[in-house]
Amino acid sequence: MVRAAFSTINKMIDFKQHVVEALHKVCPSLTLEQLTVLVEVPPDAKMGDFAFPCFQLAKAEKKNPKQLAEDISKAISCDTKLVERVAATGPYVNFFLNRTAFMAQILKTVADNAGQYGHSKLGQGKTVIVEYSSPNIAKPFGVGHLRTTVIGASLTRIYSALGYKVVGINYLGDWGTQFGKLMEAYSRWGDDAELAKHPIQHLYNLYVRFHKEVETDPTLEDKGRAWFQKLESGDAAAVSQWTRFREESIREFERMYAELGIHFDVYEGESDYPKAADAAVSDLVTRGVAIESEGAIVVPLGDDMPPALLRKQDGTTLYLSRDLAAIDARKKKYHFDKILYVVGSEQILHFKQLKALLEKEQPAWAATVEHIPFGRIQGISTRKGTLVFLEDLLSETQERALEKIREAKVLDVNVDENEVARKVGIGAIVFNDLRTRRVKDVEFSWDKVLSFEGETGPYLQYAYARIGRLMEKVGVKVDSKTDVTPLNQEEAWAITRMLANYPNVIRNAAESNEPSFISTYLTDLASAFSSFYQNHRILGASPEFQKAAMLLVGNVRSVLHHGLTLLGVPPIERM
RNA sequence: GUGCCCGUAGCUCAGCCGGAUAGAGCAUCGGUUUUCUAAACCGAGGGUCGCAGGUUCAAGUCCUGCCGGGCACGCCA
Repeated sequence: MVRAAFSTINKMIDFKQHVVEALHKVCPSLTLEQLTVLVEVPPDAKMGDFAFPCFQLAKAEKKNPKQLAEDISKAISCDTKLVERVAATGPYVNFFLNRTAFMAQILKTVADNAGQYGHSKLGQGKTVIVEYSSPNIAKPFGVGHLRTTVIGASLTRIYSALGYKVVGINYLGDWGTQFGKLMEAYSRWGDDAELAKHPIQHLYNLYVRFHKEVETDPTLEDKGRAWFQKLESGDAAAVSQWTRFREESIREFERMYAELGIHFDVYEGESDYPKAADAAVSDLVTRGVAIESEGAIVVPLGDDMPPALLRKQDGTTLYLSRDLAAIDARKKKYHFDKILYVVGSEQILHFKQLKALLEKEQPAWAATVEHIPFGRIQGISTRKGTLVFLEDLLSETQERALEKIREAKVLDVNVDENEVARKVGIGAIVFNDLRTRRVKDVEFSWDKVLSFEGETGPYLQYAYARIGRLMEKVGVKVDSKTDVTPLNQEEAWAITRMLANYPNVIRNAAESNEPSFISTYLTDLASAFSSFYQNHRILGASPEFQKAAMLLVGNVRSVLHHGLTLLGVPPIERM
């Protein structure tokens, strides 16, 4: 598929297409497809809106690229209603669009799409499963879990915007040896009253203590494993304790998700699959795919990767075997076209093995499985007890936001300052996790999350709120048929180019599973707006300019709203 | 040891399919408010794009090697 520099929404005149066709007439040796790939957007709007680099053609025709660019620019003929002028700059042929025409079209399109601009039917009829968040029960919700939660939630919204049917699954880590360990710890140092009062905190303390004590008493490990074996074989006491741990934990998680505005379509848990996993492993054994090795059951996966361990010596299942069973059940239930696992990069091998197993058994599915890894948060650790809790993050950022609100004194009495502070805090935290490309490790820094200036969530929220107030004060309704000729400022042109590109940004974000593409884009857009706003006063200007400006900034506002929503940063009307 | 990922300004990062002078934010310094919210805007300084080769008309971007950091490598998830 050819990637257009400017979007090609239905019924829109495609300016790039016109440039390509005009070039084709002058350079018939290149096909339309080749030209579409070659034509690019110059780094600076001053150089033009499209450019054709002449290097390749010059080489093929054994000509000087500069001369060739010169010749082409003289020979070419464009419709001046679309392309105002063509000029050679060195080895490039630069095209300058008829700004008024382009602007009129883009601004109208955005306005007429009423908050749906950027949506598409790309994924129509397709189902994508996004497995994300998936916290371990009995562990507090820390900044580490926040990343998968925030990235995954954003991906579900991005895919929905592109017309996919999305199923967001929270696959709880509610099974495994860790629970045996927790039970062992509870039997030694647990306190019933304490568990009732502060369940998460108590379980967390037990977890930390277990890992500390195991260093001096390694037999604890085996005792933990024994507990898990009892749990997996259905021992009543073990099951009832596990149930209690699980329920208390889920309650806490749900509070967090509500706070972040995140909703899951489905809650599953590893505990749903041990039986199915066991059956699947047995099946692989009878069919000779899996073999016994050192008392465990494994599947050799060739020289590229270590064998997949599917059943332990003590007969219990593993994460990998349960994942295998889970994907099977999901395929049958949802008939997905794609499944995304938003899980940290430390599990790359795990998912490589999962895919390799599927390739042996269900090669058609294997291609639909995609691990979406992300970098680690450095400087915090559950085991060492240096975890930063999401609760603390929220309260710190919100307190900071409240201070700022009181300093500025711009809110009137009808606006709830606590509500604004709450949204600013969430915006700061969420955006902080979606700012950079997923794969990068991030060093946790209080300074960074508590900063509301520059490339931050609150910066975007601020721009959004300001546009809203501006529009209220100007009091001119947005009309998509407004004459845009008064918008002859360089800043207005920069904004228009960005608005035109928004649908591509969403598509690219989905293609790469990178919400950060949207973060970067929104920061640029907000910055372009701020620049326009600061340099061109609207209130008190001519009615013609006011009308045109409302169309422009109204569009910025709706795209900001749309993009912020995709990220999970709450838009704020006044702040 | 083997495999995967990262390495761009003092710090945090952007840079799409290789293309025209490598861009932001923070921090530093200087400026902007009787007029649309200063959580903002404008300007200045600051870079051998980890190092060395290679491919190419053209390399931060592709390939190889090395260095530095992170992660993973059978009974955790």
